[in-house]
Amino acid sequence: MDTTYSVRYREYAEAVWEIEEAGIPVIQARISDWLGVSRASVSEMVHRMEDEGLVTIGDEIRLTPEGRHLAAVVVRRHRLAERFLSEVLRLPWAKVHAEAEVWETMISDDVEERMWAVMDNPQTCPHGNPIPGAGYQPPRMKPMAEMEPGDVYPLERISEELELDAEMMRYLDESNLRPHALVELVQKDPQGALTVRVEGSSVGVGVFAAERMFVATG
Amino acid sequence: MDTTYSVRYREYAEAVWEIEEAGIPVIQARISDWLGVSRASVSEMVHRMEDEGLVTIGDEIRLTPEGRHLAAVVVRRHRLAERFLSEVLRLPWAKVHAEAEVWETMISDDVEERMWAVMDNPQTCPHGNPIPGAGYQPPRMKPMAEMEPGDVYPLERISEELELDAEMMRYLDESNLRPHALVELVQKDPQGALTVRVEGSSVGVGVFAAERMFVATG
DNA sequence: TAATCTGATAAGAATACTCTAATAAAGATA
DNA sequence: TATCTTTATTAGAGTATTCTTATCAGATTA
Repeated sequence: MDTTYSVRYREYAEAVWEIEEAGIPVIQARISDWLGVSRASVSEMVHRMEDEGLVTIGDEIRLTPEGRHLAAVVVRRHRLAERFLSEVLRLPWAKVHAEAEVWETMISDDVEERMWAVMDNPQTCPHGNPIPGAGYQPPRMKPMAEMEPGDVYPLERISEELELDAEMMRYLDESNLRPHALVELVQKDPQGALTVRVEGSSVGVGVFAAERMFVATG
Repeated sequence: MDTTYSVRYREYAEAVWEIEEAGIPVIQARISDWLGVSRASVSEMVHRMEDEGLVTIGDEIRLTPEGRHLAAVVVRRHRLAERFLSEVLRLPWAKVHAEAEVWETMISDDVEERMWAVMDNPQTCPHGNPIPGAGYQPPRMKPMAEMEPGDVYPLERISEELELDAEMMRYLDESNLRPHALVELVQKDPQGALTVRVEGSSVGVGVFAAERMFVATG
C-alpha cells in the first residue's frame, strides 16, 4: 500500500497534515519551515504533488482525498511507531519522535499489522496525539496557557510541534508532565509563563510550550 | 555510529561480507548479481568505496578493517532485525528477510541496544546465521547435500543466499525444516536431489538448496 | 506614494546514484 | 590460432531531489 509514492512525497504529505492539525495555514513557506528545506524546493515539490493528484494549490495547500489518505497512513505509522518504541522497546521519551521519523517510512503493511496486534490497540501516541484510524474520541480540551490559577485538569496532549524539541521532551518527561498527569496551575507571570504543580512538585512552563500542551476539560 | 556512510555504501559493504561468507569469490560481477545492479554501477561504486578506504581492489575485492567494521554493523542489524521481526512481532518466516533488508539500514545505535535488551541476547538469525559480535561458536557443520542415506543430524543453518527466495522459505517453514530440527536423509536421487524425513514427514530438497543448508555434525 | 516584507517561481547547477553502449583485456574452448 | 565468454572500464545520459540567486506580485507599513 502506497509504496507507489516516494519517501519524500510521503513526508511532504505528512507535513501538510501536521501543519493543518497545528492550526497553521498551510502555505509553501510554512512547509519550508516545517521540513527545513528551501522555499524553492517546496515550490517544485508541491507542484509535482499537484501533478500526481495529492494536493491542490490555491490560497492554501490542500490534500486531495488521495493525498489525505497517504498522509493518514504516514502519520498513523509515525505515532504507532512512537508508541511501540516507547512501550515495547522502552526507549526514552525524548528520543522516540526522532526515531519514529525514520520508522514511519520503513514500516510495511505487514509490520504495521503486527504492531497493532502486539500492543493493545493504542489510540494515541505517547504524547497524546491521535493515531489516525484508531477511533480516538478526543475529550473537550484547551491549551494549558488558558488555565486560571487554581485550575486542575489532566494533561491530555503535547503537540507534534513541541515533540520536535528533544530537550523540551526530556524536561517534560523528567517533570512528570505526561498525558494523564493531573496539572494544577499555580501562577501565570505577566508574559504568560506558567508555574504548574504536578505530582507534588512545581514546574515552570514557557508560553510557547503552554500554548502547545492541552488539558482535558470535559 | 556509521551514519557517515550512505545507505548504498553500507549495502555494498554488506554484500561483500555475505558473498565472502557464502564462499563465493568477491569480484565485481558477483556483487552485480547479488545486488541486481549493472556491472558499470558496481565498478563506479567499488572505486568510490576504495577512495573512502572501505575496500581494496585487487584480484578480489577485500574489505579494509574500516569496511569490515561497517559491514559487520549492517549484517548484525540485519540478523538482529530478523530475529526481532520473527520473535517479537511474530512475522511469518518467509517475510522477515525482505523486511530486515529495510530495517538494517534504519536502525539506530539506541534502537539496536534496546533490541538486544528485549530479546535474550540471540546469537543467530532465525535461519541460523551468526549475528556478528554476538559470540556465536559454530559447531562442526556440513552441507545437507553431503549427508548419506540413514544419517540423522540437526539442521543448523540456512544460508543467506537461500533466504532471498521467499517461496523457498515458506516451503521450508511449512515443512518444519528449521534450525534445530532433526533431519534424516532417506534417499538421494542420481542428480543429487534429497528426500529427507523431518518431524515424521518426508520432504524433497533440491540440489541448490541442499548445498546451502547445513547440518551440525559435532 | 514609496519602501519593505512575505510568498511564489524560474533558471541553473550539484549530488548520489543509476543506466546503456562501446571497448578492451584475459581466459576458456574448439 | 581463432573465437567465445567473462570481466572491468569509460563515456554519456537520466532521475529525483536538493540548493542558491534572481525576479516578481501583493500586502503592510512609514
